[in-house]
Amino acid sequence: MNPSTEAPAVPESELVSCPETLPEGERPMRADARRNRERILTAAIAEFSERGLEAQIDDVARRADLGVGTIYRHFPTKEALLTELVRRKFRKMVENAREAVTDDGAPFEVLSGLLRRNAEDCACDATMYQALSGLGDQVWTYAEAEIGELFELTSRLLARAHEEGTLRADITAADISMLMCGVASSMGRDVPGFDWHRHLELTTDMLRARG
Amino acid sequence: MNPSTEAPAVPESELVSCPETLPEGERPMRADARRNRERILTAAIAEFSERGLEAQIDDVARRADLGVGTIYRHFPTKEALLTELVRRKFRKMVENAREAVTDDGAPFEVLSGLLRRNAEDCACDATMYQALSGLGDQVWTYAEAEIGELFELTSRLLARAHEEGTLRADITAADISMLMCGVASSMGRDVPGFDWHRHLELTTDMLRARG
Amino acid sequence: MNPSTEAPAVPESELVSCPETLPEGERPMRADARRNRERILTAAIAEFSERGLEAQIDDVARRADLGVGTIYRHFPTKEALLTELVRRKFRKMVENAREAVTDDGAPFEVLSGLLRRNAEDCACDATMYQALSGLGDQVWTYAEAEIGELFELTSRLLARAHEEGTLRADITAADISMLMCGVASSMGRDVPGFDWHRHLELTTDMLRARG
Amino acid sequence: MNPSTEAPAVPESELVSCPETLPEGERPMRADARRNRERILTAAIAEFSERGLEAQIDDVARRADLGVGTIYRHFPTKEALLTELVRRKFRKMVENAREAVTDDGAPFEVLSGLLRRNAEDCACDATMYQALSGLGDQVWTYAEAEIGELFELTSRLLARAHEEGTLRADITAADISMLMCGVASSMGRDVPGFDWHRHLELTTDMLRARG
DNA sequence: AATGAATGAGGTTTCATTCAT
DNA sequence: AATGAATGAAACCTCATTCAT
Repeated sequence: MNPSTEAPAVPESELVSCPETLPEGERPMRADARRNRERILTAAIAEFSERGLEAQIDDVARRADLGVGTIYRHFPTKEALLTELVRRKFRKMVENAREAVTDDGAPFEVLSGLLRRNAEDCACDATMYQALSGLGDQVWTYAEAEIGELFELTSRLLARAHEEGTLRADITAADISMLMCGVASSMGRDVPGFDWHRHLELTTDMLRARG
Repeated sequence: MNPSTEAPAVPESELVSCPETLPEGERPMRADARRNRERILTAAIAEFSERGLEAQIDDVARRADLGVGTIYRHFPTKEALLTELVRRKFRKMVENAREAVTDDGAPFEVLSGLLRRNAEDCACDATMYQALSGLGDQVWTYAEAEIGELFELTSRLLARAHEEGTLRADITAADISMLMCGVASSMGRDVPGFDWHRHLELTTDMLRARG
Repeated sequence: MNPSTEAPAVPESELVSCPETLPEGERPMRADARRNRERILTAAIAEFSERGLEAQIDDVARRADLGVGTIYRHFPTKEALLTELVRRKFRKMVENAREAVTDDGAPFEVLSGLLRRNAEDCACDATMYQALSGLGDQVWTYAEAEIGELFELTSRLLARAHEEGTLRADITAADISMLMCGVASSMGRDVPGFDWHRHLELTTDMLRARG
Repeated sequence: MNPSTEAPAVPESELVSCPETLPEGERPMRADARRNRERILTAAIAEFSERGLEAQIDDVARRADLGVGTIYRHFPTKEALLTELVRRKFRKMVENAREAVTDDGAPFEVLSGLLRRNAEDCACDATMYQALSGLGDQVWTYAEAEIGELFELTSRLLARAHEEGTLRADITAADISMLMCGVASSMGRDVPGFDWHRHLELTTDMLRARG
């Protein structure tokens, strides 16, 4: 029952950096329930990272040191749990983007800095991410709101960089999301020659205006 | 990171027992058996494209208008079937690469032509490909031989283009496979703004030596 | 066949611990506790009527606008709650019977009047009754005391009607309970042609001495 | 695996007397599949008789000495299995009714004979019947076809008896089904004084024209 | 060789009941 | 006393694989 005896397999930093999530604007939620919710998500990330989509709810429960029923009280469905993981990830990226927008450094550098930070936040649980990408498009639609905001914030950064003239003229926010999805596909794979840092570097280069 | 240190989790024997369909048709196979094998693979592509990894062997069988038993006669395992699908894809790409190597046109154009052709061959059953990518790295392990050859052929094309001076100097074959994997991640997803033709175009541009 | 040989499968203690709500209100019970108890029973009737035996304690609680814990404070078990519902029903019928016994109208009319009144009291929550009948014989065991009294009171009415000569000579109190149970089986079912008023009418007719 | 080692808890006679059931006019069904289907139904009757609606599919499977999967291959759902049990019962009663219609004995006697025979066929697995009656009306709708035919055949017998003048003038087929449902409610209950033979006798009397 | 019925371990989910707040 | 979050045994059902026909 003591969380300190059940060491999380995922770096503490990840959890702390993740924005707090109220399920749906409801009432404040009891302190223990909130803590349990957190433990479930942590355990889920670890479990899906290790076992992929096959990971079982029972194992998530065991890892979180909670009964299965508790998981189901927080997430009515395995899919709902996965969904929340995806949303969280995007929520984190949105947060990064919000900060970037307030940064008044050189536009292209701000943009590429954001891309790197977001990539890093994906990379830290890349295996889980790979697993989730096997799910199909519905999952993404759940995070629509977050994705929409990310898109919007990115657009603003692109506009500044375009003005500055340092960004390839034809690049759109849609391009960015597609390209970054490509970068993510290099993460967490144990394939020789795959290295997302390199992938991101090439991609960033591709974005820079020539000449 | 070295593939030789990453032992395949599946016994060698299993791979060997899976009858080879080498393009040249090495061992003779009864005509109807060959036809059944083909029907299974076709049905599997369709089924996995529609339902993802969740697709069931029973459904593949129904679609192929064969009994489950027949599928198991050809492929000892669901995974063996999936494996063969991946291998086939790579085999096709190797074929394309072999042709490209014999092409003595302008090296960069030959290379980019190959990338486009291979991308097109992935796009035609991209949904299945997406599904398979949920599997993890084993998939790559099974197609090691094909991947190795593709790598080698690509290297030759890269060498020519480097010599010619039209290819970005630092690009390696590993980069190519990583980048193309990124392009593939844009395929078959119903996400607004995702368009692999565009992704490939940007990538090809990036490969070109500047100035 | 003798109820005394058919030991109740539930420990005596459990029954005893279930606080008695005797019509006259023997032990004092805090006003709010009494009100809660009432709300639980009302909610339970509604819920079991709508969902049958599948109805969940959580739903009863929600409907009563109380926490589950409160339900369990009043009834140690789901079965104890069901039991109380049955008992209440019989208690009401006993009450009716007591009144009938003090009625010195024409014996057969008094009897048939009682049967009608009791039937009506069953009909008002017939769906729940149908659900409970899926439980098996235990239900009857729990209400033994009430059933016994009802039996005894009915016997008295029968004796008077027999004396009067208006009741079929061979009818016993056991017959009456069996027949009325039959009438109840026509209630609350959405089956074309099922109408308990008609069923009761035919039965009452049959009870009348011929010629 | 040998059926003779797994003695059915339900009298052999019941099975033999039950009309053969093809699932849905499909192809003839393999011999072993047909035998298994029979074993499932037998086991289900026994199990539901003993445990009521709570009976578990796993136990039915164990009793039938088959895997759970086999049950689900034959009946996609627990409810589907229950449904088939109800249907079978009605099918048997329809059969009885068909015979009765060809009987040119005294109409009232033929009718009451049929009622008795049908009651007997219900009584032989009354406990299961009681359990099923807790299900709610949907179950009955599945047997609509059978119930409709039974209704129609009964109507014919009623018409003859009415003509003869031995049947209470106002009795309809709907009355009969309602009354017989009442008789069935006396079966398989271990309640003192409950005796369906007696219930049926009184009911039959009730049907007879007076004077 | 082909078929598809049978298998059963194992998956997700439910819900009566307990217990910390 | 009341609440409702937590529990976890147990239910139903799935589906890769085997095997009798």
